[in-house]
Amino acid sequence: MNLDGLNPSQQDAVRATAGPVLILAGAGSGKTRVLTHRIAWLLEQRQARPWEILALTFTNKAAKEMAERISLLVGGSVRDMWVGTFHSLFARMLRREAEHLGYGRNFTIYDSDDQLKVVHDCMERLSLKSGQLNPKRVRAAISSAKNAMLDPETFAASDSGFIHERLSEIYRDYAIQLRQANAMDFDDLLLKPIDLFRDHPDRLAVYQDRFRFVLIDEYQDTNQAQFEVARLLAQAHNNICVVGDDDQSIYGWRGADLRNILDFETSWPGAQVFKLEQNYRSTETILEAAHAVVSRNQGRHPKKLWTQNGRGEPIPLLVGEDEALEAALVCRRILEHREQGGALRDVALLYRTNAQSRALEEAFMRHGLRYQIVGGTRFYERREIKDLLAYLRLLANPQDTVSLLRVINTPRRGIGDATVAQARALFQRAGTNFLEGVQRPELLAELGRGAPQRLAEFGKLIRDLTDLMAAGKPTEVLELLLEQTRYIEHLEAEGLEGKPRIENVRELQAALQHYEENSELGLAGFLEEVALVSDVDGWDDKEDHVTLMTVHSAKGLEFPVVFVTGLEEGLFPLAGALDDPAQLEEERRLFYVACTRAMRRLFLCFARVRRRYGQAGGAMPSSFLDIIPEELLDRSAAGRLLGGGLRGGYREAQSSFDEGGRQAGRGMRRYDAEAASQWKPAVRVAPTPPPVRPGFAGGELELDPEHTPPPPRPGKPAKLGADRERDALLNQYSPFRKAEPVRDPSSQLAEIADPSDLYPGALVLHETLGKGVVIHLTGFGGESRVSVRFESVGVKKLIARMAKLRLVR
DNA sequence: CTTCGCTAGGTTTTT
DNA sequence: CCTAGCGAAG
Repeated sequence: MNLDGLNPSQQDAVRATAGPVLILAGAGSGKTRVLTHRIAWLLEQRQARPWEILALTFTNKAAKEMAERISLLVGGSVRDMWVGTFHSLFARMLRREAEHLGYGRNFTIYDSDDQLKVVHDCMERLSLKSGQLNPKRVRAAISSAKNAMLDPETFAASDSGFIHERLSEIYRDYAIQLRQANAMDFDDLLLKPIDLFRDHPDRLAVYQDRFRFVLIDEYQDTNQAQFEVARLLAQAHNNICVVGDDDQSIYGWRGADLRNILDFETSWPGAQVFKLEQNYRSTETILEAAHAVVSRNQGRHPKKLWTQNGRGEPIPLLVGEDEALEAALVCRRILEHREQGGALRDVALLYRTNAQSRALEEAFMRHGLRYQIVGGTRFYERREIKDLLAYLRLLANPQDTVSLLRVINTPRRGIGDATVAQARALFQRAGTNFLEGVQRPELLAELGRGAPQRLAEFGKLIRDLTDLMAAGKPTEVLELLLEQTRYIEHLEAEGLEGKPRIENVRELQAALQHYEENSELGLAGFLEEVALVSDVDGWDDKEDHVTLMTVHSAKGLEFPVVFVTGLEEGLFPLAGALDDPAQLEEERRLFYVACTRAMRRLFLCFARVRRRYGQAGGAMPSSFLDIIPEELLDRSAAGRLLGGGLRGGYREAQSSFDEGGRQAGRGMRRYDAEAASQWKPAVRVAPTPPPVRPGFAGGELELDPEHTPPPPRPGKPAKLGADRERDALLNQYSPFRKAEPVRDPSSQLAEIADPSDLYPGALVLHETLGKGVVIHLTGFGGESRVSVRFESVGVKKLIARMAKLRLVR
């Protein structure tokens, strides 16, 4: 094998195949390269055969990439190798070993939604009102207990007090419920293997024997359970190789334990340590900025990345008056990038919280920029998808109570809570489970009024589906299911909202069909895959669009151009972390991760006013920005600000801090004139027009009458000027102002659009008002309104049915 | 049992 | 601001 493409430390790390190995790999230092070469090397040197290798990652995407790259290196299949996520590989193992644990092979994997329902159920049973104990908190407590490898008994003994006792009760009941439902939650997928190995040393021996080489990616994110299971598996052959970067540990809140990587040498005596400090990704400027912040942390291996990539550009600071203007500034830079021949897929926007995507998204629509949001509500978490999956899960595992309760009255079939409760009690007395009970007419007869018939009908539905499942293909089952439940009609009845849901159902059908054609694992395999997909897995890097995602989701990815947005104190770093040193360290690492995603250009952005829960609140720039050496930043770009300077923003900032009770002393920065003077133009600035570039109709900020928005409603005359300016600023780069119009609408007229065909971002044509872009939709059916930003008259709110809008293709 | 209307809470991050 | 979840009424 040719290792010439690797630098000396990388080569060392590849060749050190025996014994425990820790590879400290900084961001962009070629970590995956080393890992894949190492595996290829093991194979080629005949030190390992494919099935003796276990390679664990955190995301499917990382696993897939690793498998592909190994396959390229060794020029063959990696089928026998276990390369995958902790969760999926252990799920696979647990299915094989299910009997030893008293589970059925067909166990269901409960996601956090399902967990919550079980918690709810438990709390009801124990008559603990959710008023005093919040189910989400309870779920979190159970999860962290599991992450710390505490079973219900150990957990109960670990502390005292009223709350803890209640939590222990719920945890105990929760565990029982899951077992009865033949279900495991995410945490169980890591914990149950430990139980298995502890109670069945012979099973442990089988896997120890098989996996002579254990490799773990992103080791800094492992929790105690993962540490333990890796220890058990690798202890026989002592060949464990972990790769990670303590500076990129950002999952502490989920139980990741930084000590795993910091103490590796103690846990695995004789470990060899390799440090990869040459960065191949970013410019010096970017690395230094990132380093400036993360190096403030106490708990880290001292190290500093270096690169031969050169200084690069300074980091522009973009300052928006509010989040919409922040977004507009970002869009402007992206349009510039595109004009210079750059692709949209080069660009990523990163933010701390998913909620921030909204303002960005609106700006992207306004500017006609294609984008993809990673994360947020996931496909498989949409209501309609969960409904249908619940049916399928119930078929795969008839004991799955959560799914049963979800589907029994979905769509409505007249089986309400009362009936369900009665039936449950009845079946319990009769010693039969729900699905069996429903098939026994003589039992049902005991229930009042129409209930027996409705329940029996439901029983028949499940029976028919089960029969078909035994005989036919999953897609056929889904089809029958849709038909019998009249599910599509049910969605149609929802009107406007139902449309995209129907599309989602079609997408689910397509996904299932695709799976069916490419896998032999059938419905069970599909359900498992679906349960374990993550946000990033759905990320599509082929299409040409800007990527929007949280910093967490961005870990492991890289982009030529990166915008880190929302750099405000209290948002990034998040308010809750300000008074906790450990959490603040994690925020710094998060910032480090964010910056080091950038290859060529990094932009740091913040807004002076940010609306949260619809309420405007002032914000101070993130303290991270103060730490970055001045010479790395380019402040000249900061403010093409809307006039008014300090007006509003900072004053509101001050008052909102005071009201929120987050005074100085708890770590929140307060307004002070000196700090503020760094960021504003001190006097009201006549908005500085950005340089006029070809391709734009010039004079961006002049409010020529043609582009003036409609006069605002009377009542707030004082704001008029500002609103017009603001509007102009927001729209100055909109596609309609380009010298070359996007398209000539007259030649591409569509039919008058059905209101339900409209969507935000759609280009439309109105008979008299001309071209516009749909901004927003509200309401249902005949009442639905549509906001359209017209080229000629600005934003108009129209009644969708009356507007006679045509879609411009 | 369903539907409507109100309120409270939510925005950290996810396999 | 928006939504989900709950209570009251039909």
